[in-house]
Amino acid sequence: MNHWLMKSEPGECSVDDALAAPGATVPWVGVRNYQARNFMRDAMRVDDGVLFYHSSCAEPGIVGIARVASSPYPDPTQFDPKSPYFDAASRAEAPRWLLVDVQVLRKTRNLTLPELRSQTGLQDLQVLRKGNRLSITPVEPLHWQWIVHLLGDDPGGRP
DNA sequence: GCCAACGTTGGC
DNA sequence: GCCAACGTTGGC
Repeated sequence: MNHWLMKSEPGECSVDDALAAPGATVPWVGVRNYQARNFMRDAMRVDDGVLFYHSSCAEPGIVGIARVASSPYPDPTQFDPKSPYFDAASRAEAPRWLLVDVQVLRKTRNLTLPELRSQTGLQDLQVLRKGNRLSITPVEPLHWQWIVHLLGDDPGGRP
């Protein structure tokens, strides 16, 4: 099983928004970066672990544990002219952008960026690297364990 | 709002 | 294929 960190802007889809969705599951729409797309298209498997991360907000950090809940399929927003994610160059018979569904398993406290950076065991976590802008990054098993352990003692917002 | 870092575009 | 210009991301 692989593990991932996936960024979402809480103004777009917060962990609470995801929890409120049917089955606590949301389609990960709007990824328009090839490297991130390739992770979803080629490397993710159902039941892979996901760290739900809030970005571009007052307190960026990990706010939930989730799982990959579907195989890859075309991102419908690429075909919607009214969507900010519309891609006029993408054809229905050869969709450019694929996504997976993500199911939140539990909300956690906000494990903030400064706290993540303070951890000796997380020095090489990809999302902490300077200049990192990728919205989806792989998480090494040891990093995953470290983070889950950090979150383990802490009550989340909801089971 | 600033700005570093990175990705994409397009002329050549 | 190179690379300058431009656009975007995202923390601060």
